[in-house]
Order: sequence, then structure tokens, then C-alpha cells
Amino acid sequence: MSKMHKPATIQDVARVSRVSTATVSRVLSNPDLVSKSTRVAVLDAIRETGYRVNQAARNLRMKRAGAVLILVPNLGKPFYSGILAGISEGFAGSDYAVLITDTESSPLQEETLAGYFRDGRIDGAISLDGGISSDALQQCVTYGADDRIVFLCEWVEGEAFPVISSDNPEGARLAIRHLHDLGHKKIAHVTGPDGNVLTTARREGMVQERTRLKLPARPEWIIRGDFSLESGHEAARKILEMDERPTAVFCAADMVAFGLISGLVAGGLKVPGDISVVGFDDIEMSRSYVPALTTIRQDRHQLGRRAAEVLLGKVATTSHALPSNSTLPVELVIRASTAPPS
Amino acid sequence: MSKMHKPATIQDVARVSRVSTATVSRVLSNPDLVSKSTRVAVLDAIRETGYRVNQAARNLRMKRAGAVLILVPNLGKPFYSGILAGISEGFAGSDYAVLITDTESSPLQEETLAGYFRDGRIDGAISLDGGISSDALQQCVTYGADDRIVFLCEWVEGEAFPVISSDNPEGARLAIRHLHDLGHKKIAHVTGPDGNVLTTARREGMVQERTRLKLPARPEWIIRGDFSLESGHEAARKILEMDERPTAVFCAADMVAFGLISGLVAGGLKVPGDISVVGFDDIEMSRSYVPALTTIRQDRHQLGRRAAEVLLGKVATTSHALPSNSTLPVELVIRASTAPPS
DNA sequence: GCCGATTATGTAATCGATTACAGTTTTTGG
DNA sequence: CCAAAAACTGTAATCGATTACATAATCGGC
Repeated sequence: MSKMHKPATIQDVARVSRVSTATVSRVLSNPDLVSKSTRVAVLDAIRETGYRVNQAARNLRMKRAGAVLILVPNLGKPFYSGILAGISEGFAGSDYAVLITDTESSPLQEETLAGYFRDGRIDGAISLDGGISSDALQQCVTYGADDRIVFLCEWVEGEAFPVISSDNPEGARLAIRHLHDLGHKKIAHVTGPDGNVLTTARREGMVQERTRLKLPARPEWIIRGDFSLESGHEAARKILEMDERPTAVFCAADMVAFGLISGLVAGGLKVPGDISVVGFDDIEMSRSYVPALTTIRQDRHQLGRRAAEVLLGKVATTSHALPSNSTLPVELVIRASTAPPS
Repeated sequence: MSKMHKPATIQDVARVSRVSTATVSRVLSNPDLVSKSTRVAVLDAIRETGYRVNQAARNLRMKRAGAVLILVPNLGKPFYSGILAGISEGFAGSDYAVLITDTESSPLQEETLAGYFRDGRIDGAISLDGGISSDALQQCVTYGADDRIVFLCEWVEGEAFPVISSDNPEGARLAIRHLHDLGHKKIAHVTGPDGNVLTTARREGMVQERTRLKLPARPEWIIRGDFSLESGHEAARKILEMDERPTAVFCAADMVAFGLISGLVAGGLKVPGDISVVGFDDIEMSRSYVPALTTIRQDRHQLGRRAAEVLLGKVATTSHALPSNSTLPVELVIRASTAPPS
């Protein structure tokens, strides 16, 4: 109750410290321009008055939005939580607000993203969705958003925006190599959805390593999935019906692996006894699943952080420009879902 | 490229339509105050110039933040995605930006939430986290946030903020009744974490119905969990060791049910053959899990929507005040994880 | 001790909206 | 047909910051 004064403005601070508002502003944004003694006086006054800068006023004057938008394909997928945490952390020091939108539940109309830029509601965007149409991106460019869009994890083929992602092909190679090291020869792969860039990257890494290791290949061992639990389950059915069953399966996502495992187990097979399974992502659940999942870990926190930093470098004039594109290393995490073939 | 003019302002519209900026503003926010003819002229001018209101200017003038904050305990839990979608939808028509923060990954310091209000960065908040300290809430009140905080799903005992939640006790009762109808008598319950309001509501609903139906009760049939996969798995171990095993288990969350089922199956039991399992929430995965999970559905989308509407009613002066507290109905969804006892 | 360069500070315009108040026109009622 | 009420519309202040420009103070060098 004691604090219900209206909030202090820069005017109040100026009055208390007996300087002009210009000086107060400078203390805040360009401290070197003002002498030590007045700086101290102003900082004292700020403390005394409890002054906090009014973002709306600052944004208006500086003609910026003070916000960035994060486009998430499906917030429900546990995979994204760590990434979002990383992003938030990356923006924590800045004065940018972080808006999050789900591109699946509220499908991004052609002009929605561009609209955000047009209306000056955001200064930049991070897209985790590689399914944004080139047209939509083109529209953003129209509003001068050229270099204020960053792609994270996924990307749009043929567009020049910065991309932060994991080393997907290497992850696939690690998975295959691990299975090979255990003695597996007949290795299948459940892919992501057609047309997804990650699907391609991981499939190609897998095929490449399989070739390098001179492992046998059969067309039906490449099973089309879509990163979902269901598709894993579907894949299990297909595998159960095969004449020539693989002894190990590399899944393009952990969720797929879960569906696959439960399908295989329901079909009477043992994992990893009869079939070994490797996932991709290392989401939280993978550690505690039964059996604990061997998988390829992406550093989700770091991915998010990095993307935030890159975007900040673009929108905030003060930041030093970082290298835009970066590929983060992945890591093989060996748990209980893989074992030598019987 | 053709559009790289700087964005039109209200001045531009005024000039084109030959009226004052005041009139343009009125057309936008109070159309009845202006005559039909000028209104049409202004709207034409708006269309012609491609004018869009500058939120920073509006927010500054109206002394508001133009944003609301959503506090989510753990964005990684699939349960929250549908809720967030509902919230977004609820705010879609308004000019409020929706900020989302994860209270687990970036633990909400005592004064963080209050700080948002103090700095005028938000006009209101929806908390899905019932673990906010009374002190922190008290601080918000200090900044006049009394009636601009809404609790959703969870709440803080002893505080007077509006609460939108599902009928948790009824959900528990439905679950028990369903198992009873199938012929089960020995029913166990895996709870949520101690101190959580949902844990209490669901446990009490369960106990109440069990009593009403005169079913046997044993202390060890109430197993402490924490809504996580692991706790379900842990519960499975306990159940496997029991002398007097229950024939059915009601879990306080779907994730718990998944952990439980995989633990039971790993222990050699069949679900639902040997033990039936009911969950709570009906997250996406439950439909596709193997076996598909019988569970209590919460209308997550509706919960989110409702909370958004209630908060809008508080922060936007124009909205008609809705009843603040509301309890939404739940629904029993029967799938494959429950069957009569053998 | 004087002068130009440097450093520190203030003045006032500006960002783009909203709205109290005042002024003008139209309507209404008798 | 006139006064009062109602309906429109415009003028200008205001929200709270930033910053170009002007001015004042300090400094160094000779």
C-alpha cells in the first residue's frame, strides 16, 4: 500500500538529481558521455525514486517493437521446451519481449508473419518451422525484415536466412556406427515426414554411413514416418511383417522410437533382445523410458541460446555481429535400448 | 520493393481523408461518435494508405503495456500445449501480445512477476503454476495487480484470485466409478506431488468415491507420485512387490500412467489383462499409446480460452465482466487400458 | 594567459497515438 | 421560427522517453 505512488518517470529522476532529462537518458544508454560525479548523482536518484524506463515510450521514440516472435511448429512436442528455455535465456539480458506462437494450432496464414513485421509488432523472428512458404518469407522481406529472421533446427531450402542447427547427418552416422560396433548388420531407419529438411539430412547421413560400412541395404528398411509416436507404432507393424527383419532400427526422433518399441513389444519381440532401437533428440522422457533409450543428443538449450544471440546481433545495433550460420555438435548417448544382436 | 515507404501514420490518414487525427482515432475506437459519411471516408483512406495503428504510441498514451504473461510450470509437458493454443486464441482478437515463460527452467524469483507489473511490461498474467508464493503475489498486489492475475488449472490455496479449472474431484470419481462398473474392487491411486492442489483434489475425489461404493481401502494403495513418467514407473515397482495387489490403478496424470504401464509390462503383467489403468488429462499421446489409455479428459483448449477471456475482461475496460471463477466439466474417455478383472 | 579542442550538459523537437475541451452544425420541440 | 439539446468535428495537450543541436565548462599547448 505504501508504494501506490504512480511510477517515477525520467522527469522525476532529472528533478531529484538536478540535471536535465537528456543527461539521465545518457546515464542509462551511454554512461561514458557523462562525468563521473553527475553519473553517480543520477544513479542515486534512480535508486531513490525507484525509476524504471517506460518501454512503450522508448519503443515509440526509437521506432522499434521491443519484441521478437518465436514460431514453433507444435508446442506440444516435448522436444521444444529446452529450446525455448535457451531462447528465453538468450534474451534475458535484453529488453526484448519474447512472443511464442504455435504454427500448427494457429496455422500461419500466408501474410501473418509479414503482418507482424508490417505492423511493427516485432523486430525479429526465430522460426523453428521449416515449412514456411517462400512467398510468406518474401512478404517479410518486403517489409524490410530481410536480416531479422533466423531459422533454428529446421530451415527452408533455397533461402538465405541464417540457420542454427545440429549436425544432423553426423548424428545419423553416429547412430549407425554405434549399431555397427555392436555387431548389427541389418539396420532399418524410420524417417521423418516427406519434404522435411531434417528427414533428408538424417536419412542421407544414415545411408551414407551404411554404405561406408558396407552394410546390406533393402528398400523396405527405409520406413516412412513423421516424427510421431503413431508412425513409430506403424513402423513396428511393418517390421513385424517383414520376411527379412532388421536387427536394429534407427529412428529419426525419440517419439518415433517410443512408438516403435511399444509396437514391437506388443508384437512379442524384446527390445533390445531381439531388436535394438536408437532415437534422435534425447528428450527428457528418453532417460526414464523403459528401456531407457539410446539416442543422439542435441544440445537444445544451446541451440536456443545461440539462435537468440544471433538474432539479437541482428536487431540490436550495439551487439557485435556473430557468425550467422552455425552447426552444433551432437552426441551419442548409450542407454538400454541397444545391445549386440542375438 | 514497391512497398518500402515508411508506414502510414494517423496523420497521413487524416490528411488523405481531410479530417483531424482526432476523428480518425474515433473511427477506430469509437465509431458511433462519427457520422456515417466521414466514417466511410476515413475507412477508405485507411485502406488506401495501408495504415496500421502503432501499438507503442497507443500503449504510451493509454498507459498500458499491451501484453499479458503466461506462467507455465514446465513447457515441456505436452499437457500445456492445448491450453496455450486456447489462450492464444482467446487473445487473438485483442491487441494484447502474449508472453510465455517457463517457471521451472527460469525459476520465478520472488520479485520477478511483480517486477513485470512494476515496470509496466504486462497488464495482466495467467498462472498455470499453483506454486507461486503468497509473498510474490502480495508484491504484485502492491503494484496494483490485484485483479489482473488469473489462475488456470492450478491455484494457490487461500488467495482470492480468479480460478479456472477442471472439475478435478469429479474426474477422479468418474475414474473410480468406471473401474467399479467393470467389476474392480481393489483400486489403487498414484497421486501427484505433495502440496499440489490438484493432488489433493484428485486424491479426495478418489477416496470419496471409493468410500461411497464401499470398496476396500489399504494405505499402500495410495502411492505418492509427482505427475512424471518416472513416478509411474516407480509405482509399478511398488505394486509388483505388494502382497495384496490391486486389480486397477487410477493415475493422477497420463504421463504417470505411461510409466506405470511400461513398468508393469516389464514386470511381466498384462495391461489391461492383469491390471487396468486409468489416467488423467487425455494428452495427445494417450490416444496413440499402446494400449490406448482410458483417461479423464480435460478440455484444455476451452480452459485456455476461458482464462484468456476472463483476464481480458479484467484488463480491457470495454469487455463485459465474466463470472470469474469457473469449473469446467471433465469427461471419461474409455479406451484399451481398462477391462474387467480376470 | 589565450585559443581551439574536448568534454559535459541543457533545450527543445520528436516519435504516433488518445482525449478533454471547445466550437460548429444539425435536430428537436413548442 | 427560435432556443436548447444533440450530434459532429477540430485544436492542442499529453503520454515518457531519445537525440540533434546549441551552449558552457575544462583542458592542453605554446
